[in-house]
Amino acid sequence: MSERKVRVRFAPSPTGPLHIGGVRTALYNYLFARQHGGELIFRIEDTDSTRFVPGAEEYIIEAFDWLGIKFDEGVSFGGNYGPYRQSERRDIYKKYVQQLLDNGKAYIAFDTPEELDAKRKEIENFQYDARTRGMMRNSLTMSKEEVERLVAEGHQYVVRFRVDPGEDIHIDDMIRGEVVINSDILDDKVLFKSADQLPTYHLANIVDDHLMEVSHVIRGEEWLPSAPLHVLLYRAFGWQDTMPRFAHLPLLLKPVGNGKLSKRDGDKLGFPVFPLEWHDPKTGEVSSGYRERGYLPQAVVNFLALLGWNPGNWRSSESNGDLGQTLPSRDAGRPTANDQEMMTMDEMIRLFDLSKCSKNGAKFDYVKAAWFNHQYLLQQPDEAWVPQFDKLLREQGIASTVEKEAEVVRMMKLKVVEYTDGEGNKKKRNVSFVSDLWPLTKFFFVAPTTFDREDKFIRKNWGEATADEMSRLMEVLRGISDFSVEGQKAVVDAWTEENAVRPWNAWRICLVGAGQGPDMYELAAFLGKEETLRRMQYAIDTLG
RNA sequence: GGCGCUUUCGUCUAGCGGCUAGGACACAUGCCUCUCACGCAUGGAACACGGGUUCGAUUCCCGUAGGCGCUACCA
Repeated sequence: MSERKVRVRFAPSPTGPLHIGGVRTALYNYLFARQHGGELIFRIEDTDSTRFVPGAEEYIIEAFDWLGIKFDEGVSFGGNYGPYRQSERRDIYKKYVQQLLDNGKAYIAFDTPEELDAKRKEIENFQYDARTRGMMRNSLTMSKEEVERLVAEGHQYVVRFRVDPGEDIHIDDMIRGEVVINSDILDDKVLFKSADQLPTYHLANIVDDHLMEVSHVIRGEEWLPSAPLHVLLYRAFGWQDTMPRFAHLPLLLKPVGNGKLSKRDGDKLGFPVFPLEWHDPKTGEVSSGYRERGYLPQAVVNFLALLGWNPGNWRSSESNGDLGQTLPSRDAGRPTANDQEMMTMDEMIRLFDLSKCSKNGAKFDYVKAAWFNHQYLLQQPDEAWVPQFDKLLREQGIASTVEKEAEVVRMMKLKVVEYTDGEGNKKKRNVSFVSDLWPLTKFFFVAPTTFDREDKFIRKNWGEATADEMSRLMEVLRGISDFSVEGQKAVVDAWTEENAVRPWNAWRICLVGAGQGPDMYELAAFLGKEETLRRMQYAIDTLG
């Protein structure tokens, strides 16, 4: 059985944008497939016609393209097991439903939604199962003739799976180990819906996974309770020998408070929960995406991979680009400090291990997501920041050159920016997005016009004699012909030493208007002699 | 309510019977320094609780409590 070719699938419903938890599930499937030289299938599970959202499918494909998660076959990727859209597989499902009907594993039920609602009100904890199906209107309680007549007359009906009670069903989960659930608690699930003449998830899922020769089902924990039903379904079809192995992933939880991660958390705390920006076609509502927020796809993938999985102690060896050995867990007794978190996709593929996935839900730590982006951003050459930075400047009505902008990036990318966290507190963090740069770099392009005399830095560094000292510095600067960093340094350093003055902070006030910014020589060189002197004169005139 | 899964620093986690319980994010302090920083160093911070099993439990088992999920003609 373990000889089987690895084939896994990611099978979303096109009911809206792809949730970030779904992205992680897909990522794990991808890593698993790649590691085993297997295939990853992209299947669209659109068996709920009422929830279909136009554009969702295209959105999902675009999102994975951006993230660098590649599918081997499926909707829009081709393959020999199609069609890969469940709505195009109606006839296939019908055939298999009939098979279950014929061998007595399923039955027809005429109970309408209204009748079922009434029953639920009438009987507390009503469940359609072996105990109650005898009192319902179905092919088990009615005569063959009556059933045939109702069907012939066009009465709507569903097909239900007949679950035999009193059996322990064992699931060998690759993450959780053995899980046992008794069939008593299972209900006779609807396999085929009357409303849209489509199968439910459970039936379509099993049929497709079997037909597509799926070897491993890696999915979210919300499916664990229905896993025994799926096992029963495989048996009912006689497919137990090729039944895929299951792995149920823990869920992504809210950063604060209780519950699973939802769209609202992102809105509230100011982080995206979708890979790409999404425009809801019905409500017109816009949900922010990681891409538009300024995240690098590698950072998103790296961060997500580690939410629920950890390779333990390992280290990538820089020298040859190969992975270092994962240390044997014997070493764990004396823990080593080489558990690296920055990983390339190839490294993740090498290291990924379902048995090392955690079993409990992970709170979504968006602050750490920003840290990962900071790390990956710093790995980029300065020029790679420019297109976004340039766009940012244009939005502020500033036109600059690529060279100048790269220069500013070089000087400012290691700074820290202020932001407001979800609780409204002012915090500081590393430059984690290109957009963080604007508030830090405004003075490169716009001269200060006002000075806050109450500002601590200005109060401390602008005194009685400062204007005079700045005037003298202006004289010194005027005499410099080479206004580069080196050129200034040679002259000004000598002057400060001779006169025992430390003019930098006041000078900074002139050029920046506050106690921030890069090295003063660098700033002055960037602005040029003329602008530097102009700003100094303005500050002297204004501050006195 | 029923059923299932789960429980190590604030957060993500390492640990798979014997450790000063390790790392990362976040936080605090110090060094560096022309500012804010980066960087570096240091620090505070955890085995939910109660029973077992064992010479010995964070680790294995059983309870309790908390968290999460499922309980649709949705996936």
